[in-house]
Amino acid sequence: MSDMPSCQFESRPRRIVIGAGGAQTDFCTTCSVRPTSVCSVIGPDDISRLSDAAVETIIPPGRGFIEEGAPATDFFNVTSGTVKLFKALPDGRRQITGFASPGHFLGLAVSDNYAFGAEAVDTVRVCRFSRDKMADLLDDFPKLERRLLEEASNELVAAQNQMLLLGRKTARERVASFLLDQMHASQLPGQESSGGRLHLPMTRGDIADYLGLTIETVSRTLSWMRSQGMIEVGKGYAITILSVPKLDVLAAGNT
Amino acid sequence: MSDMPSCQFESRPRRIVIGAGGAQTDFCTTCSVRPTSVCSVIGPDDISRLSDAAVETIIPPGRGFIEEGAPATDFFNVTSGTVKLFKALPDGRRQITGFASPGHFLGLAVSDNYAFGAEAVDTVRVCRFSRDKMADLLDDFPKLERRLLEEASNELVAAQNQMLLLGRKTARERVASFLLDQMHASQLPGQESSGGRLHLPMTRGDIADYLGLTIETVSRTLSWMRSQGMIEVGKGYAITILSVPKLDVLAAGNT
DNA sequence: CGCTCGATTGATTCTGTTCAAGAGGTGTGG
DNA sequence: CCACACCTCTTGAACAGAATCAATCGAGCG
Repeated sequence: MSDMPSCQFESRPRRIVIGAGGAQTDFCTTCSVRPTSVCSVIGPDDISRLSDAAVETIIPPGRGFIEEGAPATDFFNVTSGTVKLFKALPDGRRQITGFASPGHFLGLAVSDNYAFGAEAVDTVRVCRFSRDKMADLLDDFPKLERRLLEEASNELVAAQNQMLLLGRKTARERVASFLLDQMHASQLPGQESSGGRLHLPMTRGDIADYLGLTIETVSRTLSWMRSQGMIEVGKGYAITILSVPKLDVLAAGNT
Repeated sequence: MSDMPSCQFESRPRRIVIGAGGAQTDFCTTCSVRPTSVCSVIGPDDISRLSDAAVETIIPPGRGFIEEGAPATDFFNVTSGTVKLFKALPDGRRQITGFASPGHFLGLAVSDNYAFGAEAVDTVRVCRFSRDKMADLLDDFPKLERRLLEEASNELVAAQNQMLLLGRKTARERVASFLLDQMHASQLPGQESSGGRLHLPMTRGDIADYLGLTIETVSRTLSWMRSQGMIEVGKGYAITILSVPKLDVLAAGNT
């Protein structure tokens, strides 16, 4: 790992060639998240434009790479791992506003400064775009704008759901909603149907900060759900959902 | 008013002439919120396109005009009054996700169905655009897309702030944040500096549903703030902020 | 005048937090 | 290989903040 100061991360230009015999100059061509990300609107002919603008960056677990309030110099596209986005109060209280998984685009903001912080949950790989390069891409590819609007709208819907959760749901309802959301998210791309088995990359503390609860309440609630036969809590970060219907009833507010 | 069934509202085509001598065909030309709304990106030459697409609608206080889950047939631009946007749980618990004031655009969503409900707080006037007409405008005016993205980004920032409020702030901090937000909102356009005097159009119940509290807690907190010399609670919906610094300290989390 | 509705205030309850202790797992170094 | 520190998670007991239940008050209105 590099020995750069403070809040740093490894990065390498996007065009780097892997392997000896590879004549591969465009990472984007083989990018696994391209089909589901905003990048998909840029066609095969123009893909080099994308590769030129992007810098692949690897971020180790726990490392922050967007600081709330700092100048917004870059945009990011998550290609692997999970990122937590958060806002904090001066005294340290923290609210995680969302988890970004592969394919998610980070940095939507009009302001010159980031409105939120971002930190890697596990090992994360992102494509980094400078503000300038991003502006060029937006000028040259109108479809990109529409796609970003779509992305923003989706996040807005998610944010509204989260506001309902934080403002009006009980602890049990929150945890149930969270587990179901995670299950649905894990079933999105070409992922195998996991039979209710989840691998949550984040800690109890992260879940608590996401749900507006404390670590203890999350732990207690999970234990209660286990006692009700709704879930199975495995070692590490594994949770198995045994009864989706029971969780559904809970999440909808029928305590 | 038309005699349409169920959840309806008065509406009239945008081009209607007011007054006898008026040769005015483009409402949009004289629209007071055009400069600050998404419509501003459509230049004077094309303004008739806008007027043709828009239908002005007047909505009486308390009437809903967007039903959560209903087919998303229209987009709206608020021209006067205040709209509350909300989501609800099956048992009636409700979370107001935002208040839309003049200039705000409603309907950003990718889905075919509205993700939230909307209801007039006071008498509201909106410009209604059908989905089709809106799509045409988006195709013909690329700038509109960028402007909507900007709008969506702003709402996203507001949503993240609200998540922090709902997830991590105490009742006092929530109410303080709310009052300061309302004050800033009232100082935005060409509005006269009100000397801290606010006219909140919404009821205590609306404020409670917005802040994730109960009516009683909102009332008690306002009374407490009054006892601390922070605010003055007038009749009806008037509140005067006596000490912005005190509220700032509260809102930031230094209880 | 009596009705309803919204707001305020009080008394009590309860959900989730805080404080505290212990269990289980992991990595380090002797 | 084991002792130790460290971390996360779990569980228990006491506490606190907001919700709930309830009564009163005032304004608007038929």
